[in-house]
Amino acid sequence: MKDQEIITEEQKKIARFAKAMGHPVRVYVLEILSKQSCCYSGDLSEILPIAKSTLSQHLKELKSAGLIQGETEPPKIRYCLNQQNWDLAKKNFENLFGE
Amino acid sequence: MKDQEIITEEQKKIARFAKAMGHPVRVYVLEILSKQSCCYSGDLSEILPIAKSTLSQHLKELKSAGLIQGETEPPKIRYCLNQQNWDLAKKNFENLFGE
DNA sequence: ACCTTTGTTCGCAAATTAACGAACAAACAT
DNA sequence: ATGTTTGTTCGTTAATTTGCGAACAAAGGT
Repeated sequence: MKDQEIITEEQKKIARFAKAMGHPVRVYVLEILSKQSCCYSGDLSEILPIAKSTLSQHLKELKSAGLIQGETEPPKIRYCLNQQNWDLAKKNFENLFGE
Repeated sequence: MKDQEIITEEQKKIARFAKAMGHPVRVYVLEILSKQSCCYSGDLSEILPIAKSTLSQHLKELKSAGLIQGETEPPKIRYCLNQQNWDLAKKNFENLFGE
C-alpha cells in the first residue's frame, strides 16, 4: 500500500473549492454568476475597485479550481459557472455541514 | 457615504470561512468534529502526519475564523465546533449555492 | 495600415501561509 | 524538586497569494 491516505480525496476537493472561495472578490463573482446565468468580465471590472489584471487573476483562480468557465466571445469573454463542478461543490459542502 | 460597499459583509464572511476551510487538514478536523461532538488535539496529532506545532497552527486558524472552540481540560484540550458560527457558515454557504 | 476594445501575461513588491524543530509553559504526579 | 504529558509560541525557511502597472495579444472597426 503506497499511501495511508488519512485525508480523503473528497476532503482535498473541498479544501480546493474552499480555497478558491477564500477571497471576497471571488465570492462576489460566484454570487453574481449563481444569480444570473452569466456575465462579462468587463462588467465586473467596472464595478469592482480593483485593477483589470487583478480581476483577471481572480477569474483565473476560479477557473483553475473548476468553479467557472469562460467562453470567448470576441472581443469579450463571457463567464459562467461550471455547473457540474458547482453542483459537486455544493454537494460536498452539504455533506460536510450535514443536511 | 463612507463606503460604496460593493462587497457585502456576508460575502466577506463567506470568504473568511472558506479561507479557513481551504486546507485539507482543516477540512479533516472539521469533518471529525461535525461527526462526533468533540475531540482532543492529541488524537488528531496521532493520526495526522504533521508536526504538533503545525497542527496547533491549523487549530488556531480554525479557532480564529470562529469555526471551532477549545475548552482546556488539563492536561488536554477538547476541541468542539463553535456551533453558532458553524450554523452561520452553513447558512451562508446554502445561500450562495442556492437551496 | 492604424486604432480601439478587451483581457491576459509579465515583472515586481509586500504580505501571508505552511511547515518544521526547539524552546517554553501549565498542570499534575512522584 | 523533578519529571511527564500536552500544547503553544518562537524563529526560520520556502512557497504562495495579492495587488499593481506596463507591456502584450487578439479581434474588429475606420
